[in-house]
Amino acid sequence: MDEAAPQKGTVTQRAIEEIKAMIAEGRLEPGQRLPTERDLAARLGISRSSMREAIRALTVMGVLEARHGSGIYVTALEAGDLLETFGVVADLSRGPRLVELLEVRRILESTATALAAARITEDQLAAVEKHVAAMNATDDPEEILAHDLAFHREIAAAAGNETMAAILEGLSSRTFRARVWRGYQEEGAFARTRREHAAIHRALTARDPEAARAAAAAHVGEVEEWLRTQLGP
Amino acid sequence: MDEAAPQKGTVTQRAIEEIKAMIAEGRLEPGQRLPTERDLAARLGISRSSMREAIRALTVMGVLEARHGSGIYVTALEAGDLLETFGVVADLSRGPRLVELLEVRRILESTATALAAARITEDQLAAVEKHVAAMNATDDPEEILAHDLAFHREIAAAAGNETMAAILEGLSSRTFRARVWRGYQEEGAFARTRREHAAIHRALTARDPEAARAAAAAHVGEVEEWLRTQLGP
DNA sequence: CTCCCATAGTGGTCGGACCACTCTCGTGGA
DNA sequence: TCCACGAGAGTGGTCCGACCACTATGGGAG
Repeated sequence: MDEAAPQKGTVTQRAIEEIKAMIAEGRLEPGQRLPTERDLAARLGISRSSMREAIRALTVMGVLEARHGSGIYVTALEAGDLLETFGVVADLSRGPRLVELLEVRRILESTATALAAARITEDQLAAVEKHVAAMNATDDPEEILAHDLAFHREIAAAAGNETMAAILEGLSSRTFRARVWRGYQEEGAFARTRREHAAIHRALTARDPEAARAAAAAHVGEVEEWLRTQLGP
Repeated sequence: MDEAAPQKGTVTQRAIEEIKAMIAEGRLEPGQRLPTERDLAARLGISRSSMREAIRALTVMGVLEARHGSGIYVTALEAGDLLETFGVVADLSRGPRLVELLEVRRILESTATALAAARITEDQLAAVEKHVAAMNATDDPEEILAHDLAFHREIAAAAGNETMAAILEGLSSRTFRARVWRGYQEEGAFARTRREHAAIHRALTARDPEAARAAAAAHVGEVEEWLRTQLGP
């Protein structure tokens, strides 16, 4: 009588569920160190290879973190850890799904910006302002892209919802945005982006949530609309 | 002169990036079959074990699918495949992050319901209606939960954005909702839920997006508010 | 022509070996 | 007494080779 669960799915799958359950039930706390791979494998009666695959799976999910020579640890289980893989969705999506992704981003980003308008601190506002200025001061696409990302990241953080910020981070992953911009920038997009960022910044400064929502929605919607036409006939 | 990339990170990590790149660049199409594990390992000059870990990682990301005895295939790369892991976030989140998660859900769900009001077909409306009726006809918590999930799933599908539907699916994962409901149901939540579902259904029938948005936001906000009080002092 | 099953090929699992890295603890010197 | 440092034990990372479980295919029996 080893276990009540004889076999369902692969042994690796079982191991994954097992560890996930340990965390969900609180038997493993965030930051805590797990037993060694060898121990865990022996404990579940599986080989170390299979256990390693399970650990790898949980690692990419952002649940575990393996430190070479030290041990395996549970991550802080914060939104950022768990939603890191979200970026691959954006990186591997194409065609109509890109538009869907932007639609989701538009919904979240506009709400986040509205929340930010109500909650943003002076320091955060200054940081936003800095990125606006930096973006206006250069013509290097690389640098513009970087400040564009930072601009939105700062606002998402000011909204006060880490989970939403992490999702938006994934939806704005570097390679994703770079891909979209490649063709978009040819139509005076830089100037337009600067104008729209300025509008968002004004709304934030005025602490006007509705204006901020509208400005952000328009900003993302602009790209979304352009992308939609690119897919048409 | 094997490769230009000598070593960065673990070999497994390299393999993951390699395969991801193959897909991103279109060298691997959705549904296509990959070379065997042994081939891939030899091709990248790594062991089969490491290659298996890489494949496992991409499998949990929803990018690859391994069929025992047959081969490894690229998934359809649809939103559902890629966002399956999203559910673990909901399952492993606790405390304040649960509220954040519900806030995100409220934002997306209300918008999805509004979109559904404008786009829903007669057949879809009938399906929604069926779940409302079924939910009113039973008092078994299990069954109620199932129809509750199906109700929202149907609406999300009617909104016409698969990506959003997949995210909402993750945010409403069974274990997640079960956990929240456990304490919530004691306060006449069933009756309230039925009332709110009825309101949403009415708005859908009337094809009234704004009413639908408000009803859905209130519905999710109700639970959100309750959860918030549970964490208070 | 159809059906079935032997078989080759695939992913899944195992055990062991060795390497690369980290951390600790005891030793030696200052 | 205290500190620096180095050897060692312990950990994850990688590799190998073998075998098992399952699938698909094609050729032979009916």
